[in-house]
Amino acid sequence: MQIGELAKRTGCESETIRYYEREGLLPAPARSSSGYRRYEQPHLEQLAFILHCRSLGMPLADIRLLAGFHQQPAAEPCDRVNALIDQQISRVHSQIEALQKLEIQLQQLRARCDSPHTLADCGILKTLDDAATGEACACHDAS
Amino acid sequence: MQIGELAKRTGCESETIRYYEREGLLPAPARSSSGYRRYEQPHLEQLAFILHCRSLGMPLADIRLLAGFHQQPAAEPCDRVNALIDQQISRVHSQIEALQKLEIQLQQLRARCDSPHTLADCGILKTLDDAATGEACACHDAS
DNA sequence: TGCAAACCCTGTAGCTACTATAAGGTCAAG
DNA sequence: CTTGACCTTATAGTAGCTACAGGGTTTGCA
Repeated sequence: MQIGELAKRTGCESETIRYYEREGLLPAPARSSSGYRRYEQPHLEQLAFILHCRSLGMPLADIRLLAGFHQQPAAEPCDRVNALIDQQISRVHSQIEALQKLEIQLQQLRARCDSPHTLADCGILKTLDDAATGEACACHDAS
Repeated sequence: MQIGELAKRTGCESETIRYYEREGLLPAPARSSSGYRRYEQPHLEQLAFILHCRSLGMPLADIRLLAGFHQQPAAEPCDRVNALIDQQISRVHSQIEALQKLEIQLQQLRARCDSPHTLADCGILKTLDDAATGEACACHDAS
């Protein structure tokens, strides 16, 4: 199949497929006489593997490693696979924690301006300005 | 003060300060005879304002807008300020939700390989492979 | 046969918010 | 007078694409 059909079947844009090839995540496929890429079933599976990992937020470098484990002797222990997943879990977990703190801070800032004001009276701008002059701010000090 | 001292006082690297100037977030300061940037108190406050907004995860484009409200007539209503904060809250909120789903999926994937295995037996790799061939996967179908 | 639409190709630049480097100028202390 | 710490600009790199520009190919239709 051509790149466009692979794209349609996987829901991944052609340009992204070419990008994965450049990045060494997808093997370069055979070419037609006019230079068009010709993909077979294994390419589709490899791409689906990549997209599935991406949907789990894995970085491309990790996916490259994961994909590499297929080429290794099957008797090798899989602890490095587990380590990659564990890393990803802890990355995601700490992002969640950081964002939750952020949300609280933003809510506190937002509460400074609950009714319509002018710019001069806006509690939000005032709070941001106060923070800029070194004073305590609702968003960061209330924690 | 020179850029290095501004950097030290704000905890922001000199290169980042120059970057903010290029991006139009900080006004270009006066220069010494040898071309060194000379900052005054207002620059410090403006930079602190920017950094405070950044610590709330606001994109630079929004901070540019927020900073612009200082130059506008103080009698203007502040609803656009509120809108920016609300946008940021909803961005952060949906990021949290997406990451929480992700974490669940990753935990489910991780549970596929709880004891030491070989690559051939690794439930994680197997699950990822199954997904690539179109089968149901523990991480995405269990939701 | 001619032409247009829908494909495909490569190469390059853009996005966010920095960070890092190279290659050089300036300034104060010893 | 030299050393080291500062400063300057310009450029390239980071992640993971996305969006061109400028061309070639293929297919279908009149």
